[in-house]
Amino acid sequence: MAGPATEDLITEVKEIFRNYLKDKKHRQTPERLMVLEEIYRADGHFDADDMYFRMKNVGYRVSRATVYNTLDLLLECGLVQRHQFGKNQSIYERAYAYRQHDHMICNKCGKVIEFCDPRLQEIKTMMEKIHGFEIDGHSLQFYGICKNPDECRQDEQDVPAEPEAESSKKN
Amino acid sequence: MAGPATEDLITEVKEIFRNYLKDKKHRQTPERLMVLEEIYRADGHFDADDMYFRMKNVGYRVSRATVYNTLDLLLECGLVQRHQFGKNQSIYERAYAYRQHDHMICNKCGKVIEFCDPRLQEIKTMMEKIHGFEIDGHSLQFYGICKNPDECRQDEQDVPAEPEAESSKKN
DNA sequence: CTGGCTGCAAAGGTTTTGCAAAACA
DNA sequence: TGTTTTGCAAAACCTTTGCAGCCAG
Repeated sequence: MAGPATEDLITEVKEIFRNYLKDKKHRQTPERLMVLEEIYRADGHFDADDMYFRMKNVGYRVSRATVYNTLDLLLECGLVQRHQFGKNQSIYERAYAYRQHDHMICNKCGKVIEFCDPRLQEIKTMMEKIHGFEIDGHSLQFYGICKNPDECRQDEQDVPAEPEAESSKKN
Repeated sequence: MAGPATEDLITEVKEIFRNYLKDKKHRQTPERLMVLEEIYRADGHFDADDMYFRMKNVGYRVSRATVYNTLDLLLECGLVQRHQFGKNQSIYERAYAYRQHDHMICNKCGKVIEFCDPRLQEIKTMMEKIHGFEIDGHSLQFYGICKNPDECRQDEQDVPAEPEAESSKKN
């Protein structure tokens, strides 16, 4: 992680988003800008429902529909990236002014480590050439067991240690 | 793709599955073996519902629950692999006697190309070392536009050309 | 026999959709 | 003012679960 964004960065991404909306003739609603702001203010990985409740906790009343709508727009303009970490659920994270990276996920505790390797870019370039494909994105995850000796390396204890902590979600 | 499996291969994977079931003290039911057979007989990528209807078309009455159950077992013993191609749905394919590969997916027509590059293994090994992670699997997809000039390269036609053909699914 | 497995249907969790009201341009 | 966007709730979609009956071991 890189920690929450600075006020400057937040101003910057909002500006980018506004330009994008104007360009695509989409409306510039407070809900859309608030979702973007909250993403960059908080940092880290989140799912759509996380964002829904985060907005509520910040005192902002939005619907899930708007959250999904906005996330789609942010994906389209490249301010947000979408991942799937093995579950049938989309995970998002901010993408602007943040180094390109991939993810390594612990199957026991759910911890996510970010990494980057230039060789992936080489693979991508070669595959584009070989197959005449025009690649505009990728998704790479490694799955395994992290080095946490207490929870994850207790060799075949039967306790599966449910990944991820619960947040205070309610409808 | 490699085409459907030979009878010999089907016999072989069934034997592997039987041994696995015996070893894990799971029962060797006709449903489980039929699902495995159908996977190797047909080849290609499929989702759980595809398999449910394929079984029905072959005249075999199974439930979705059994399909999911069996796919989990086949994943555990390595005869099947699971992927997610950008949608919130699991896609499966056979994994035995089939080269290790990753996928390149066309965002327009949904076509899936398989590829393999040894550099990925190098990345994996390095990340294991650097982060003390014990990696036991990965997932790599490239997304983009394939070279199909009719459907996919008609530069910004508005027709999004719904990926994937529909099969005759009903309950 | 007997506990694991099955089919069926209902429940669960995530995402999408329909619609009237609100609000951007 | 005209449409897009919104909130809400219902629907859709994929997957899991509960349960009575079945069957492999």
